[in-house]
Amino acid sequence: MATTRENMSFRDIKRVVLERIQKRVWAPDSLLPSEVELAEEFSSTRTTVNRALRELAEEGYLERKRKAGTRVLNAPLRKAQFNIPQVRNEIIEAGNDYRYALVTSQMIAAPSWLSAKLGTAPEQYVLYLECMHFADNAPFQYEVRWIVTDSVPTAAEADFATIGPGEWLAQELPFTDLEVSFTATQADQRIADFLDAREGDPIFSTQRTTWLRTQPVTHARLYFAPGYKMTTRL
Amino acid sequence: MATTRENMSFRDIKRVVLERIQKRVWAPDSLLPSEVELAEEFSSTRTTVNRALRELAEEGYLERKRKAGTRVLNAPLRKAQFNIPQVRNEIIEAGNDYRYALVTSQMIAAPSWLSAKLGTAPEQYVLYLECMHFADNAPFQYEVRWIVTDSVPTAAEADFATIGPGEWLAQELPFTDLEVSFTATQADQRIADFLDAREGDPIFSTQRTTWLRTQPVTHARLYFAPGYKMTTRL
DNA sequence: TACATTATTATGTCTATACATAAAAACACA
DNA sequence: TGTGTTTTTATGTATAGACATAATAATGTA
Repeated sequence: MATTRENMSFRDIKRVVLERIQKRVWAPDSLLPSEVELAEEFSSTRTTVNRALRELAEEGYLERKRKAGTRVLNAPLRKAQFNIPQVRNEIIEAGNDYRYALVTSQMIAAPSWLSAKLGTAPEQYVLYLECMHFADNAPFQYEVRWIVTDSVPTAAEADFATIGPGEWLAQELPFTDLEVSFTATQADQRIADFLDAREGDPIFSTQRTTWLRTQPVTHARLYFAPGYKMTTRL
Repeated sequence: MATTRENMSFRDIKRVVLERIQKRVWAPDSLLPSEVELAEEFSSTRTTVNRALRELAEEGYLERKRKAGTRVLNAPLRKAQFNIPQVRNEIIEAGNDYRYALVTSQMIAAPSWLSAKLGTAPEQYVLYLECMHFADNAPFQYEVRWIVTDSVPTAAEADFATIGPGEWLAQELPFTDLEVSFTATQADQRIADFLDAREGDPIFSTQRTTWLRTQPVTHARLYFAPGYKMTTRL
């Protein structure tokens, strides 16, 4: 039976362990053998087994506690990973042509909800932008963005007619913290016009806020053309 | 300077390296020193440096290639992680009471779009369910689900009046593959009624399809009450 | 019996070393 | 000059052994 002739790589061990979990050889909530025991079974070392189990734990299959041991999670709290792509890349990878256009650019006093969200002084001036991203000349995304020029002084002179603010920011400065959220909203007249939709259409929207350490950098609202679908497989 | 007196843990090394990336000490697209060199600088070993760099690469900051070396990614293709929670947990963790109710349960011939999506024989019979999930007695999620009873024979006798199909499936059998997608849809009359919304309201919707190896298991469409927002921070 | 202390143990991490492997660079040859 | 082969090198992974640490179990004391 299952005696493992050759010594196995941590990948092999991961595979075997995952199989046993999925086939319920090790039932949910049950305890696995210790690393030492597994190392012996797989004629490997604890270091290698450790890596296998550690990764499986990171992937949400196992829970590990010192002394208590390694336990199979009952509700495999699986994590979906979404890349946070640049629109340009998202469009190009879908095999379409990318085109960008600036709609509006002006300095405004930050509305109070924005100051609150970013934690900036009320009424602080920020750069307000609206832009469009096209895929094969069809509207793909309508972007509304606020940039805290105090945190990004160079933004005042950047030429957002030729490069999208997302892209510009990414290459201009790094960010350390990011909040993303997704909602369904309703197209108002303006959004509908830009996205070639009808007023009232359901619109998939992403909001992103980024900080550089404690400094607020930017807040963006991205409205996708009707029919947009965000998908991931795992 | 920056000489590191004590020997550092892989966590310390990660922190320092990440700082240097974010402060552009190592610019985007540039090459990092080799593991051996870094190990020397941090008065550590290659094994430890390797783990630090490997994890940073997994987190999307670095790109590593044998012989070519370790490179700072220009567009830090950062990955947002969303947990895929059970509704029950999602509601309870928000501090609300959870209540579940079964709306419909019947065997039907799979519609053709479903057969195509799952890769099952056309017209194959599947279990069709509609259910409601409440948070503090307010509608939270309206669930429409199809279960391939051929793959999950025990589903035919399960009592979905007392337990939600998602929860039941999770404890009944594991899954190996999962596809999740998110869209904005429009509430039709039925959805509006269930979610206490108005017809035409924008509705955030999740679709999940799961397989056990190559066997299709279930497909679910989850409609969230208006105002739902999916958020993650990183 | 209740509570504080100590021992035990499984995981967490580091070290030093070795060999494997992919890919770039150097080289040889036609 | 172009092409196929060899060398070099940085990362990838495995091993054996050590100490650290958190959490449980066992023990001793009031």
